[in-house]
Amino acid sequence: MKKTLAERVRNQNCKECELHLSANSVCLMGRGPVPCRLMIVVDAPGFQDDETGRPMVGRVGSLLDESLAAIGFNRRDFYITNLVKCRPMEKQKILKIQEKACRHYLDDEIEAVKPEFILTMGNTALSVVKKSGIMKHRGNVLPLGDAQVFPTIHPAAVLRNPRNEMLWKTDLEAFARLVKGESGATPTRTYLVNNQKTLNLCLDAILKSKAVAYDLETNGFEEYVPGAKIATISVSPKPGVAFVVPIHHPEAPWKQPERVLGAITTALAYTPAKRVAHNAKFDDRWLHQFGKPVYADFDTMLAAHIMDENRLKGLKPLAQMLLGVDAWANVDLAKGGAMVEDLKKLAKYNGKDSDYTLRLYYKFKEQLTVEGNERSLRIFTKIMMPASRCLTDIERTGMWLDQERMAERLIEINRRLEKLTTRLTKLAGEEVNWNSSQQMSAILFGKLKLPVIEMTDGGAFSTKESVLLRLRDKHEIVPLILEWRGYAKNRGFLEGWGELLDGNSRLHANYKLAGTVTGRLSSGKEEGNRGRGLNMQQVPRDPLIRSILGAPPGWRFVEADFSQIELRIAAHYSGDQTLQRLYQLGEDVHMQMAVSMTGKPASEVTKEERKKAKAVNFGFLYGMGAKKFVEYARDSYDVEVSLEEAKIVRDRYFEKFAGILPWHQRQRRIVHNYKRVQSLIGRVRHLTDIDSEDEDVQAEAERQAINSPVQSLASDLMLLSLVTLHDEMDPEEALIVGTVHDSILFQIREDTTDKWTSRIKEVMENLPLKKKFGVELEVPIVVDIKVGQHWSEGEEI
DNA sequence: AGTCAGCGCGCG
DNA sequence: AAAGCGCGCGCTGACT
Repeated sequence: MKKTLAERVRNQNCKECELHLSANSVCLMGRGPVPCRLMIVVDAPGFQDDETGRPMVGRVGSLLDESLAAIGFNRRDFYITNLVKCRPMEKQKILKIQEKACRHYLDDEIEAVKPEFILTMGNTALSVVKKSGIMKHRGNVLPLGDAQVFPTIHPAAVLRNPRNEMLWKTDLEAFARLVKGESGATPTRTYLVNNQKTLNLCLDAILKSKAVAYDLETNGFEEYVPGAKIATISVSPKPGVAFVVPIHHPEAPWKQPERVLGAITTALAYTPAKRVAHNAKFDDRWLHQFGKPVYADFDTMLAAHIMDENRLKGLKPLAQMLLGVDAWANVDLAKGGAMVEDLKKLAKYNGKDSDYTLRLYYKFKEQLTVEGNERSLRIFTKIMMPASRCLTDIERTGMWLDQERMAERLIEINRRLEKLTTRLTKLAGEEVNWNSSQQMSAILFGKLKLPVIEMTDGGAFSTKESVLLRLRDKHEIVPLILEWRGYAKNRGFLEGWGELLDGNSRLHANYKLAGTVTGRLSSGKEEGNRGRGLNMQQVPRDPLIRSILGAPPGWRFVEADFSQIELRIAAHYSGDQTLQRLYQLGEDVHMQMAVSMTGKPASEVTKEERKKAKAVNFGFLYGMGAKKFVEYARDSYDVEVSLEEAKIVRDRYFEKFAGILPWHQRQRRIVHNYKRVQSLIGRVRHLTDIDSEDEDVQAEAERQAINSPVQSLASDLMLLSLVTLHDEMDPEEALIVGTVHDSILFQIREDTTDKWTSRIKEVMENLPLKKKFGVELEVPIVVDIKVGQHWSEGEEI
C-alpha cells in the first residue's frame, strides 16, 4: 500500500532539538492533498494541534476556515503545514536552532507537494524565504524555487488584536487574486514627462484639476545636505493618471532641471486645486529646497491618523486595505535608491504612489465629511494641516548650535570619561565595556558580589540607575559608574549633533504629527525610522548640554512654556473645585499639595516635600497606586516613603481633590460603553483593549482613558499656538525653532524681543477655543516665558 | 551589512 | 487586587 507523505517524511523519534521532549505529537506533519497547488505554512503547532495531531485547529483554525471561505476557498484546497513540527514550550518563542533542525522536513514536504503558491503566516513562517520583518514583506510576492510565496500576518495576531483584521482580510483577498491570476484595482496610466510638450500637458492638468496629488522620489532623507537630489516627481491630477517628471535623475532630458521643477512647483503653488500628499511635510521640504514653496492642503497620512490613531499609516498598507490594490514595488534602497533605478521602472512606482494618494484623498474626504466625524474634520483642518505646514518651516529653519561651546564641553567630557574609565578598570580588575549592561552586571554582582536589587524582564540582574543609586554606598565603584554613564550619555548626544549640523551651524529636527496615539508630536528620524534627525524632545535638561543650543548673535532665544498644563486640564475635566480655585487664585499647586499632605504651613515645607507633592500630582492623577508611589518617590526623588505612608498620602490626595475619583469613574464608564474617549475639542482615542479578557489589560485601557483626553488637549493647545504664532510672525523678526510637548522655542531678533514675547504670551494664554471649537476651559492658562542667549539659561520675564 | 530584541535612559 | 501616561534612540549581542 502506498504510504502517505506524512508517513514517508515524519520521524516520530526525532531528537534533533529539545522540543520533542515536551510535545505530544512529535514531528507533526502537514495535512492536505499531495501534490497540491496551494500550501499554507504557519510557525508551529499550537496546544490543540499538538493534542489532536492536526495542524491549525482551535480558534486559529476556525478563523482560517472563515477567512478562506470569504475568499472562495476551503481548507481542503490547501496543504497546511508548520515550519516547526513540534509544539514549542508554553509562551516561548521559536528559536532559530529549532527552525534549522526542522527545516528538512518542510523541504521534503514542499518537494512532494509541489505548490505553485505558498501562503506564509506570521514573521516566523516568513523565514521559509529567509526573510524577517513581516510588516515590511507582507503582501509582496517572493520566489521560492518554482513556487511563489505570499506572506501575511499570523491569524493569532488577528485574534489577539482586532486591529489586524483588516490587514489580514486585505492580504487574503490579494492572495486570492494572485492565485486566480487577477490583478488588483484599475491600473495607473503613467506618462513619463520627458519633453516640453508633455510637460505642458502636465502643468495644464495641475492647474485644471480639482485635486492634485504629488510624490517625490529622492536620494535621501535630508534635503539640505550636499548631494541631495530629487530623482523624480509624480503628479496625479485625477485618479488613474500620473505624470512622472524626472528632475535630477541621470536619464532626465533637461538642460536645466531646476527650471522644470520651478515650473511644476509654481503650478502646484498657484493651482486652485486641493494639493494632496502622503506625509506632505517631507515632499514640501524638498520642493521648497529645490523649487518654490508648496504647502499641501490635505495630507492623507494625517487624515488616516485623525480617524484612527492606531492604524497603519503608510501609503502602501492604506492603499491595500482601503483601495483593494495589490502591493507595488518600492525603490530598492539597497541597490542605491532612486537615482540609480531605471527611470521607466522608477516612474511606474512613483506614478502608483501619487495615483493611490489621490484615490485615498477622495476616500478620506468622504469619510471625514460623514455625520459624526465633524469634530475630527475640524481638528484635521484647523490644527493638523496648518501644523503640518508650519512644521515644514520649523524643520527647515532648524535650531542654532553654539559650536564653540560644544567643542569646549566635548573636550571636558572626554577628559573626565578617560579618567573615570582608568579608575573603573582598576576597580574592576579588568577591561570592561561599561556600555554593556551584561558585562557591568558580571562585575558588580559576580566579581564584586554586590547584592542584587532588581531583575530585568529578561531575567538578568538589573544595572539601571535606580538600582545603582541604592548600591551607592556599598562599593566605591558604583558612584563612579553612575558618573561614567552620565557623561557617556551626554557625549552620545553631542557626537550625534555634530554629525547632524548643516552648513549654517543649525540642526534640523523631524516632527511626526501622526506618531502618537494621543495626538502629541513625536520627534526623531524620518517616517519609517529612516535617515537621521535631531530629536528635540529628549535633549538632556542638564544645562551643560541644553545650553549648547540657542540663538546666534543678534538674536535672542525665547522659550514659552505652558505652566502645569496637564494639571490645569485635569482640573477642568474633573470639575474639582479645590484644584480649580487654586488655579484661579494663581496658587502654586504643588506647594498646596505639599501643605495638605504634610499638614505644615507653606513656609515650613521643604524642597524635598514639594518635590514629593509634584510626583503625587502627576502619578495619582493618572491612576498610580501606593506601591508604585513608593518606588517613584525613591527612584525619582530620593525620598524614602513607607507603603503605609504612601497609602495615607494617596487617600489624602483624593480627599483634598474630591473631584478626581468621580472623574476617573466617568472616564471608566465612557470607555467601557463606547470603547473610546474624546478630548474637549473632540480628538478621539480608540481603546478596544477595554474588552480584553485580561483584566490587567482592561485596567490599562481605563488608565489610558483617563490620561488621553488630558495629554491630547494639552498637545492640541500647543499646536494651535504654534500655527497661530507662525501665521503672525515675520521671519525677519521671529522664527519658531522647535517645540517640546508643552513648550515652544523661538529665535527672536534682539530689537523685537519685547514686542514678540508679549504677543506670544497673549496668544498662548488666550487661544480661540470658543471661536474655533465652540468650547471653553474653566481654568486659566498661564504661559511662562524665558529669554536668553541659550536654551535653559534664560531669565523669566 | 542589515535586522531584531532587550536593556537602559533621554524628554514631556 | 492592583494600577501613572506618552514617546525615540543608542548600544550590545545574537542572528542572517
